[in-house]
Amino acid sequence: MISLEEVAKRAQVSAATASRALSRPEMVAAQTRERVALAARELGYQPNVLARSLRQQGSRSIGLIITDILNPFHATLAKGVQDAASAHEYTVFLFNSDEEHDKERRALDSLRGHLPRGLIVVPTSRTRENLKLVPNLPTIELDRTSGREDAHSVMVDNLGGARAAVAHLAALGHRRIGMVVGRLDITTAVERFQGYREALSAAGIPFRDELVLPGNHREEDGRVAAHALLSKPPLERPTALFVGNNEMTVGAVLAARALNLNIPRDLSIVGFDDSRWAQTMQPALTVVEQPAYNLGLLACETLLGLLERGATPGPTQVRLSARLILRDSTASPSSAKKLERPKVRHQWPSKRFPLE
Amino acid sequence: MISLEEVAKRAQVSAATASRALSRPEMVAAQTRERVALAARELGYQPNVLARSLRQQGSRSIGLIITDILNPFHATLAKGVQDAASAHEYTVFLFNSDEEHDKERRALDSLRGHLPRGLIVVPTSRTRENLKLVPNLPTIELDRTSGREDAHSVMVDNLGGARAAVAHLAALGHRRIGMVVGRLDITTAVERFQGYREALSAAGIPFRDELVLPGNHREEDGRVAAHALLSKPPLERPTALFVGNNEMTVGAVLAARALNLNIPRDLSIVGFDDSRWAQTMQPALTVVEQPAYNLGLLACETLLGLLERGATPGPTQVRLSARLILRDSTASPSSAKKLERPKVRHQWPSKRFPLE
DNA sequence: CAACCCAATGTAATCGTTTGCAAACCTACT
DNA sequence: AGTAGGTTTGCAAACGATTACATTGGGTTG
Repeated sequence: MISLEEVAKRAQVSAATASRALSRPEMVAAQTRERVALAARELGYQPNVLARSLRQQGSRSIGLIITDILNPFHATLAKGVQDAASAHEYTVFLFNSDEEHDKERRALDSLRGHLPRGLIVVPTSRTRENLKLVPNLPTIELDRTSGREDAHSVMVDNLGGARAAVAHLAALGHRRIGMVVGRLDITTAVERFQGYREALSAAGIPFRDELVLPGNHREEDGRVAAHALLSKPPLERPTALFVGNNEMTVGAVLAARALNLNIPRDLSIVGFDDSRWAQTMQPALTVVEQPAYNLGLLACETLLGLLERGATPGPTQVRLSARLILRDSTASPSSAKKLERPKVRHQWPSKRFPLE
Repeated sequence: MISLEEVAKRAQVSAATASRALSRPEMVAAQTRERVALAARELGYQPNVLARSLRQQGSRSIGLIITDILNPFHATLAKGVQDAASAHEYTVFLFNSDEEHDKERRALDSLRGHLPRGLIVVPTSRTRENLKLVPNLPTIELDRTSGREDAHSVMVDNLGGARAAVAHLAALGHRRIGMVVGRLDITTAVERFQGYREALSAAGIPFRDELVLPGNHREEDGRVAAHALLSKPPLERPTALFVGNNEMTVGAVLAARALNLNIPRDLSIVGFDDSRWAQTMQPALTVVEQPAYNLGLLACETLLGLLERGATPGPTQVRLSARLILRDSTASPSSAKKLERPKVRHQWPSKRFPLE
């Protein structure tokens, strides 16, 4: 590695001047500045971030902790954060917590030693406690909140998104609308559940506990929950399902297929969070789309703004709205019946509900 | 941040001793060692990675450059690398090149300043040149190769995977097997293409240039290429398609749908690289599955092995095999015809090939 | 022409850790 | 008791950049 010293020697100045020529040009005579710049270019000089950060007590970097890079939503968040960061010449340290407090703690520990200037974190249920490891590190909570009232956050309008989804189902005429909800120690799940209840109430549909089942965010949880809901006798079975996250929606669709329920004829489904498979499956899935990339982008911009322009009096709390995308997995239960008639050929004419 | 100095003071030793007590315990008296360890714990000491790396001329970190974090295959690679790295207490600097040489160069530039001990890179077409920016940095090429004979690499057996896929189609009785191939300046595409040709030849099917179209790896490219191939008159139209990567396969499926070709009755499709949508779409897609996670894991293990045990005489070159997963998107063309008859209702009886 | 000022540059200290070298201490043996 | 040998510790110099402070020199002004 070429050091500043060598650049300085070649430009016939001291290291101090070379440093200033490169990072505060206005302090140095134009001619000298040129000489240093030339020398640096000729030698292929690249500043040693470590030395600089050590001296300045802080590196031009931020930490990012997401729960799972394999989840496309989180990968997109990460991409947004990285793009914004690199536009400002910041480096991002990326860690996965895999939804485990312990991994999160370890991530914070090793992050600490790198002296990042700020942190963006998708909180797990115990982030609040872990964050004590990095006191007075400017932090943005992304997608969810750890519950601290004074935290900066960038989140999706889960409440509104869920309300729109369920209102859509209600408007189609559904009365028995079930929900597969996520873990209630995660704020996004709580908010989506709340949106579901509010939409029901707005449509004059009484909330019924037995139409809601929780899941642990994985495909299998969604499958099991949906299977349980959809196996009820026809008059109790929900005619529509709102599923609280992406992976569980896969499970719900598989459960419907396994029970030979045609979507949308026998069952309408709305998922939360769009994805490649939701677009290509048949029928294409009606979903609440989240602006994942912008979420990441904005979180990073907010953090960097905080760092460079200083903290504002109150916490910055951003909500981006979610958009309901109508595709083919939802239909009115009655019109579906109408639609059904022309298709003469029933595949399971007599025993459509084997568990009945 | 608590410094070593403060720990030393509390343990009543010099900073030098404190340092040794923590990182080379055998050089220090048991009693002192205890005292230092205690003090460190009490103060919540976390070593400053920057200072350490500066002194030791190298951080306990490696660089990873993938082309696109939004591509699940690459995200999985990254996860594999990160898991292996963190098991060895290494930090990973992750960058996206987005398949652009310029971004790759910038990534290498900023990586350089962090003094990583090694590099894992998914090469783009001009990586060879860019790598000159980081001379004598131990490097592993992942998934593809930049063409340097002496490079360490961890790759998939693309040749074998492609051969298996096409052999499967040939065994089903297909004679007109088309391929949507990737960019031929990327080695994976070349190898898969080669596998296609070898399998044809092994099955005694002559290679026909007009059944192969290139694409630029994106869904849209796959759609356009497949549309062109599938719009040929019935007797020239391929009855089966082998598509060289994941995203383009989505496009191919959409093209088939747009042309009202039923899969697998009118067209068999095999994709390269498995994915969530390939599993959930109907019919589920027959694919060549790549061991992405292990690929990343192994690349990282290989690199760390190199770093810790020193370089072996020749380059380490690993090939992991790919596995053909049979699902429902492939069928024999004749048996498909048989299947077709019972379904009396043709949707487009007279003009199935509008471009004919 | 002296006094002063400002711009441009250099000197040296600093960030927190590791490590070569030397000093101090202890043990044991002659 | 003196000395050799080994263990344990401390001192101080690095690593490469930044920056407070000192110095230089040229220009302006009274």
